[in-house]
Amino acid sequence: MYTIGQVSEMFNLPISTLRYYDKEGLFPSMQRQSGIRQFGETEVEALRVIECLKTSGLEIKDIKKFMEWCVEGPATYAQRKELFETRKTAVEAEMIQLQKTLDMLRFKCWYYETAIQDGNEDRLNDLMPNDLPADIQKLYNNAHS
Amino acid sequence: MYTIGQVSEMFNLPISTLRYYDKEGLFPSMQRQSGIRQFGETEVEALRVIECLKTSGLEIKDIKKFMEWCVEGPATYAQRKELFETRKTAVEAEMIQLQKTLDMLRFKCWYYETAIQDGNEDRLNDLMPNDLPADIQKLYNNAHS
DNA sequence: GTAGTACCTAAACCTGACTTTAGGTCAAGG
DNA sequence: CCTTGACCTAAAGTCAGGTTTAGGTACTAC
Repeated sequence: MYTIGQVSEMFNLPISTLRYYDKEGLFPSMQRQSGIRQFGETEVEALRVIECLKTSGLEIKDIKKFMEWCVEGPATYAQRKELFETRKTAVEAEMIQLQKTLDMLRFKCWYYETAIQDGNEDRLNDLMPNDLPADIQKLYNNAHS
Repeated sequence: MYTIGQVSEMFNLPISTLRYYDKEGLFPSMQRQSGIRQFGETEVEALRVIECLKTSGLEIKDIKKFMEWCVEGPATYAQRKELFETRKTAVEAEMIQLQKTLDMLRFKCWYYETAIQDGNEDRLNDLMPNDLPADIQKLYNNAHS
């Protein structure tokens, strides 16, 4: 069993955030000892899942729903699996988006490196996409697809 | 030259958002024709960059700074390149984070699939990490690293 | 016995990124 | 002529996800 202060250190999260999560219902089965929160293995695992679902783009109120399903037992296994499948799809889509963004950023890095060397953008402005070096052209195409 | 309505359709962004971006200074050299905004090639390219920088996690006020640098000319090439380099690093870090998240999600999918088959989590609870199937163990380790 | 530390609550506040509202201009069509 | 549609502004409202504030409890150390 951990205190809120210990969990705050373990997860590098402000205490206020942990209390906020609790208030929002993210730890539906957390116990108290004369008013003081007791974080057990259940809550620590819950926090790992919270961080995962948050990173996946899920909102707090939907994370709360998931935590409630966990309390409801085996009847909700299918819904819980569905949720993770949906999140998986969302994250896969976001990674594709980020890959495009990354290629755009790499293209811009090359662009400004060239502009610095030239001292201006004149040559760059005259360049057609297929005048670009092969590797840079790939970044450009990927970023604009 | 495009009207705000045309750009809204092109980028699939609400007109209100485009006006908001303008108000925030994201199109520092946009022209007006008797009060009406005129989006030229500069503004369209600006919007592509805005979407890229926003996806990379940059705030509106910092995108504004970048747009101002663009107006200042060659003197700011180095700063602009620096900005894209920094964004590149940030996105690369985020992709690593998302890869971990994805492995956690895949692990949870496997977990609940197994729970559905078993009808309970008893067997899963007794499993030590290295009792897991090799591929699942990899997901688990990656997600918890 | 009182100062410090770790915990608690309710409620107000904050930030970023928009969106909505209320009111106005202007050109074209019936 | 008057209504419809596309544009305009300033200002207020919204929403998520916290954070801060103000005030209180309870144990420990000096």
